[in-house]
Amino acid sequence: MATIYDVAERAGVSLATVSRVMNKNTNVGEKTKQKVLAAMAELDYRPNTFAQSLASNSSNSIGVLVSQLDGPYYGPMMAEIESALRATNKHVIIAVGHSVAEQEIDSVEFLLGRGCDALILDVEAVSDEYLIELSQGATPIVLINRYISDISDRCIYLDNELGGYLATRHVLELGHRDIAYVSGPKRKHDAVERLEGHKKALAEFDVPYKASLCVEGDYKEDGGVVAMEQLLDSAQRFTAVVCANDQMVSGAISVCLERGLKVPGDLSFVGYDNIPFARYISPKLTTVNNPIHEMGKMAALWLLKNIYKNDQLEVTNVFVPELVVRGSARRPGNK
Amino acid sequence: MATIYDVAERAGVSLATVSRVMNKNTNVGEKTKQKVLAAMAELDYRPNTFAQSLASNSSNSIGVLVSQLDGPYYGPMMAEIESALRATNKHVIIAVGHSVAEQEIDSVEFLLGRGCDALILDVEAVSDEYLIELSQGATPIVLINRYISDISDRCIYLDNELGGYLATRHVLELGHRDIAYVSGPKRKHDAVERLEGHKKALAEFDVPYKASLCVEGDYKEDGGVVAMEQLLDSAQRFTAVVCANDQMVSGAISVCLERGLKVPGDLSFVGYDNIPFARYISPKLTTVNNPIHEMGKMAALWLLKNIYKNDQLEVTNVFVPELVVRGSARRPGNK
DNA sequence: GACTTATGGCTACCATTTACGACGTTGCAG
DNA sequence: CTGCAACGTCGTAAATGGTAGCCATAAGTC
Repeated sequence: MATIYDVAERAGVSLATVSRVMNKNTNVGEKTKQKVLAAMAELDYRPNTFAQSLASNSSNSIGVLVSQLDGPYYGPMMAEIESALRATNKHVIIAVGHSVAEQEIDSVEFLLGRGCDALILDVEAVSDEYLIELSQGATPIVLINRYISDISDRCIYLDNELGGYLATRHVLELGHRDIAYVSGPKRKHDAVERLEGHKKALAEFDVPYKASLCVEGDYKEDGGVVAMEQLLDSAQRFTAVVCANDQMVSGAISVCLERGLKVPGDLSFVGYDNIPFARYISPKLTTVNNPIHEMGKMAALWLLKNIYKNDQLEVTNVFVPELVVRGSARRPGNK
Repeated sequence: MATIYDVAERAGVSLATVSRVMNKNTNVGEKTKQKVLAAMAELDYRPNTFAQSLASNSSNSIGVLVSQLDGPYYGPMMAEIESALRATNKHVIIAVGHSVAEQEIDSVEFLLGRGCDALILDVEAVSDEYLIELSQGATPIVLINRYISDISDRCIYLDNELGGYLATRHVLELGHRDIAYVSGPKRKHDAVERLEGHKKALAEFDVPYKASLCVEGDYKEDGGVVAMEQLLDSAQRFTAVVCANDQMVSGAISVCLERGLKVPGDLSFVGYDNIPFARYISPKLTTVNNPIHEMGKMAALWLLKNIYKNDQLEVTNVFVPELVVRGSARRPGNK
């Protein structure tokens, strides 16, 4: 592999000049620049990234820590991050935290140890304090899906409470009054925020919140199954179910269909996230759109702007969810 | 940040000894070893990865190139790769090829330029020749989802033809004789292999293959929608539809339901891949299991074994698909 | 006393970046 | 017209933080 020395020799210049040609084009004469470029091409020279990183103390790599890689949620986000970053020749190192504090911290250390220039974090278990302290370290971080007021400018997040509100308001407006709610795990921030929105909507319509109609799921399909069985077996009256994400809705609906209940004839459903499958399951899901891929892209842009000093980039921190009305919810008693 | 020199000084030993402690534990006394370890802990010393990479010319990083990041398919694979590799302190750099030859090659170059120790590739557009040549380069590669006889030991793949065969045989055994097939894009290897299996099953049951009953989709939900509409509008008779993947099944079923057709009453469906959602959509999908996550894990193990010389690891190259019978296919005429 | 084991001390090497300084040219003021 | 400062252009050499190999030395073992 050709080194910068070879290029310098071939071009008849010093290695510093070659380096200058590669980096900032400042102060290098046009003629020599062409000579150097020609020499690089002839030798098929590629700078050694290791040496570059060592000397410049920057790796052009971004660590991305997500909670999980499978599931319909993080793929689109990762895809956006990758493409935005790659376009500027940065690369992405991934790690998974599994929503467990210890593993999240471990992953952060891992990424830091790898010399990432910055971190994009989607973490749930770790404390606000930890993140605040981390943000004061040498390596910049940006948070996806989480809002911490002390470092709000580094947070890219969705207004989850509004989303929860919109979902429940929709069924209220359709006329439902007995509404069950399948929450995400209460230890997750977005789960409690969505639930808050739900309560807010109920209050607005003067419908009392009943704890017995709210069951905690795990954000997975199985969680929806279990929650729905529990709800149905409790023999409580309800005509609509709002779920904190689409995966749980699909699990819940599958239980209903198995028991011969019609959806949305007997029971209306509203989901959350608008995952790709939401429009292909039957009935098509009425849900709240979660622009997770845009948030991923925005996180990448934030970095480009703040770390690599690429200005003229507009960054939005907070995203607003929107209701997507499809076929899984309708008026009560309308069979 | 503390350097190896600081550690040596603090521990009162030489730099060489520190290096010995970190790498191979050869010939270093227990007492001094403890001193060094203590000094490292006190100084919170972490070896500078850039310098390590430069000096050793190995980065402990693996490049993973997939076709896409969204969709239900690659997430589980990536998850397995990440966890297997991380357990041994390697890290994963991702890139996306989008099934376009130019982008795939570009991504390979990108990964190579990043100094990856090895590459895991899931590529579709690039030629066999390119991959064979690549495999002879300095950086080892392993292929997922593709079989090339010249480099078969570096291929981790599924017997797609068998899978296609199993899917179609299932509906044949149920009594169907008029069977439509929604293929994946013909430019993809697995798509043509699956179709081959389909034809083989037909032949075995003496059912002639009709090209008019076979339409090409794009492996996405929308492709299933379009294909199904085309099939239905063609006014041909068929009682079962075999789709080359689950995403297209879900699109196809949604069309049927919209048109008032009962599934599986009027039309039976069999899918392929057994994506997580397959069991939660209604009806639950009968499909062919594709152990993609195991294949990801196996690719990682292959690397550990072959690159990092971690022996005593068993590697399987070819995986066999299995039929998963659920509720989307039943006897014809059984309403 | 020969042999082994543990350790230190050097040095070469890896491929860059970057601070510093040298050199020649230019423009402007005296 | 000349002297000098400023500037653009380039080279030199010192970091950067490790790895790895060699040889010397010391201590312990049979």
